[in-house]
Amino acid sequence: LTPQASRAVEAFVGLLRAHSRVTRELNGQLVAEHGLTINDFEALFHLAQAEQCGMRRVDLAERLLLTPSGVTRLLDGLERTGLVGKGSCPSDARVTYAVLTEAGRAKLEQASCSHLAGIGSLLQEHFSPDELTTLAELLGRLGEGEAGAGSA
Amino acid sequence: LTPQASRAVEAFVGLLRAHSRVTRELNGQLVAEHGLTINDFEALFHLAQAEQCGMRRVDLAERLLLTPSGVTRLLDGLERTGLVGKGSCPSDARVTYAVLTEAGRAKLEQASCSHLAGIGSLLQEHFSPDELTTLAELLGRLGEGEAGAGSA
DNA sequence: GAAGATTGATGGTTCAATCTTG
DNA sequence: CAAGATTGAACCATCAATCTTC
Repeated sequence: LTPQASRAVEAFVGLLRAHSRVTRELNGQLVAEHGLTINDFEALFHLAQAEQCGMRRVDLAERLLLTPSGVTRLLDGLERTGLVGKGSCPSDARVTYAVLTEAGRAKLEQASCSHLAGIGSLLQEHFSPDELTTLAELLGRLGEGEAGAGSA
Repeated sequence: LTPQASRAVEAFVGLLRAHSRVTRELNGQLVAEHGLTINDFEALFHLAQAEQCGMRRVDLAERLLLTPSGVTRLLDGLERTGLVGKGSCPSDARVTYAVLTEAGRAKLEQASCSHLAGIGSLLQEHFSPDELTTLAELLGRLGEGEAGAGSA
């Protein structure tokens, strides 16, 4: 077992633990304060950034690293609570758009503040600004490529 | 939104994507080649490192970042396939030990090689040795603390 | 036939409740 | 009553199959 391989394993184990810790913490906050999971939040966020606040479900799947069926089920929940609505595409009857409702936009704005604060405090508690930049850069490199859920 | 906060969000999103990409890839390899999930492998690994190759289930839960019931269910599977057995504690009848069987040890050795290679190639493809060291250190810091599943 | 979307069945994990033992 | 372990219900995600439309 070479030193390099050993470093790789350390990084891998660290990734597992860090992910578990961070997502547990932030998801807990988000659920407790706003009744949203991380994925719920990210879905609202991406929809808000889209033109007309609408996206094809298959594009949303890519952003969220979910399979198409995962998106259908996630949106089922958000539709049931009135945060997202359906729209149809005039030029292609196969696609269903997911569109942010007014309630959804309000919920997003309301949750954004505390969620961003939660992310910030969790990370800034451990890292200096420079370290944070380095970490973001390295993780970004690792996550790129064919990261999609349906890529296999 | 301060630049620091923005870096924190980048790091967070990077963590989510990197974790998804890495675990999908490695889990896929492990399942395809050896019929084990990452958690199966980690469980066998930790048991192999323990005295007598046995551990209390609650201790295993801590290592694996699972709840006690998660461990019970994970071990159910490993017991069904004969890789792990049960042992009792003479001094405390509440505890059940999980012990690695001979088959379990063999399976672990057989899977270790390709799994370590998979981890190595996936990470070394993206990072120089120095970067790998840095990444491992930063992630290690983020994952420490009360990372356990039952800590909430 | 391929693409977007959905559905049924399945696996893995958690939470809350329970059982047993200390 | 606390600790270890398990069980039932629920949740979230996946895969495979299906339906509709291009």
